[in-house]
Amino acid sequence: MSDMADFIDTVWIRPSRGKRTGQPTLSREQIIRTAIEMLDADGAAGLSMRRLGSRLGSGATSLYWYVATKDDLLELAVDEVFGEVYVPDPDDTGWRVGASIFANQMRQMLLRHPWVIGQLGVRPNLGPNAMRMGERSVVLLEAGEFDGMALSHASSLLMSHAIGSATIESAFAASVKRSGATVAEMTERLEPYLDQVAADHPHYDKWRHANSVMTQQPEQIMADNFAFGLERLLDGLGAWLATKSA
Amino acid sequence: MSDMADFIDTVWIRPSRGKRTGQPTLSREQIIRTAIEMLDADGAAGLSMRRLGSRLGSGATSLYWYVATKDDLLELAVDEVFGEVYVPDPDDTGWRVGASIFANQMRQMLLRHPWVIGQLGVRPNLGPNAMRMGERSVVLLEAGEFDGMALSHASSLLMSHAIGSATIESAFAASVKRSGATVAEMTERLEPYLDQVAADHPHYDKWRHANSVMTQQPEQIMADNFAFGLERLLDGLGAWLATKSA
DNA sequence: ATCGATCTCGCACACTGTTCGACTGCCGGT
DNA sequence: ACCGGCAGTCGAACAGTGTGCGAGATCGAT
Repeated sequence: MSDMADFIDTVWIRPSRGKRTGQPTLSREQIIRTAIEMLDADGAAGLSMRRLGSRLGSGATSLYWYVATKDDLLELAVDEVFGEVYVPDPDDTGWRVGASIFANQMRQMLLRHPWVIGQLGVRPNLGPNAMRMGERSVVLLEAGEFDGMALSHASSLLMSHAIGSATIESAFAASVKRSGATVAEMTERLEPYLDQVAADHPHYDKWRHANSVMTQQPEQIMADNFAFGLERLLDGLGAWLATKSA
Repeated sequence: MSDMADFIDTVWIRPSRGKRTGQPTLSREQIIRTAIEMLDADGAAGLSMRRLGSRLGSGATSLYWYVATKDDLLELAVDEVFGEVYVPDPDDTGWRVGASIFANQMRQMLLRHPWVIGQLGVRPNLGPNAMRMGERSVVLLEAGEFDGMALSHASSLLMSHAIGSATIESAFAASVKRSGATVAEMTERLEPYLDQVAADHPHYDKWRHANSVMTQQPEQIMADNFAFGLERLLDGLGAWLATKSA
């Protein structure tokens, strides 16, 4: 078991030290919760052990009693927010509506906690909440008669769409937030640069036209973008099911 | 170095040490190139201005003449690798095959440079290569009769799939790389933990079964996973085009 | 010979994650 | 009542980070 820890470096297989009888002032849960608060507020760069410690009224190094490493803390935080993703029961919704709700839940979670996106590619997510989510998505798609490889491929496709879309959306949102300006101001300031780009790329006008509408309703347009892709993708999955059973 | 010049003052030393030929010893392009090399080798955490400087035979702060900030350097590096993405001309391939090639190119670029994934959500990509890629994908989809919002939605859908899939794949690849073991060894070491998880989640066996095959052919399975999703997605886009024109 | 512009870089600052050993207060056992 | 040990906290210290600043080097042009 401990050699396993040497091979796969992940929090979930290491024993937690936090359980005891008295009343310690800190707890792993509390640390994770406030870490998530700070990550939501300031992004991954805004979380330091010292800041987190003093936010909790403790010395920075006290945290290391509950958490082996900052990386572990991040892994724990990621799994914690995976717990926010609700995956419906196919008996309630059918596979297609359920899959749509699942993908939307995942997207919304990622937009609530944009720092998660930067963590997803770093290591596999084997935490209990991520596992639960994976299983429930499998249950969902089994109801749609997916099986074998297609089952895991379809599940992966839904997550990929949520992750990819949220990544793109979050890139835009982050630049708006960092600029400190409103969306309108930012796109306006970007205008001259885009003019210059458009001069070199004649076909770019169409894409730009679509984007310029974003000045007024960015959230709506991004939601539409996600929904459009999701519908095409579910159509494709449905069509595949149809030809398979034929 | 300069004390050596003081001691042995010969013509033979001076020109060799004096890199001065009217050209500066550093250049933005060179900095970006070696930064990408280091990022590919050690990931985002492995790049520091000091290490990059000494790799280039320069002081760390010399880099700041060419690059305002480390963040800027990362932005430049990201756009540089966007230049590796080849987007076909629809006259050569038709929109569907072209879109498939585009998505595959994007995926392969992201797998070659996994650190890019962690950068994508941080800020929008407005560099020249990213712009060129965006325009060429628009040209591609216009050939398929996409227009207006659907045009940008479809383009975004292709990129989302590549980004999302590459994120998931890269998570797995990163853990293999960090463990230092082979894929077989790693999945084997993971087995007991997954057994424990499967006990709590009855439906998980199916997903696990699919993953266990990964022990032998992980690259192939991940490629299949991407290709399956891409085909479903293109089917969905094709179907949408059909109903639109009807 | 002198002046700017271009370029390089050592030093310093504030900050990071993490280790180590010292410290407290509480527990059960004697 | 004592005491050993343990759960928990923390200050100091180390090696490393990004970057501002200003001093210097080297150049072509005057």
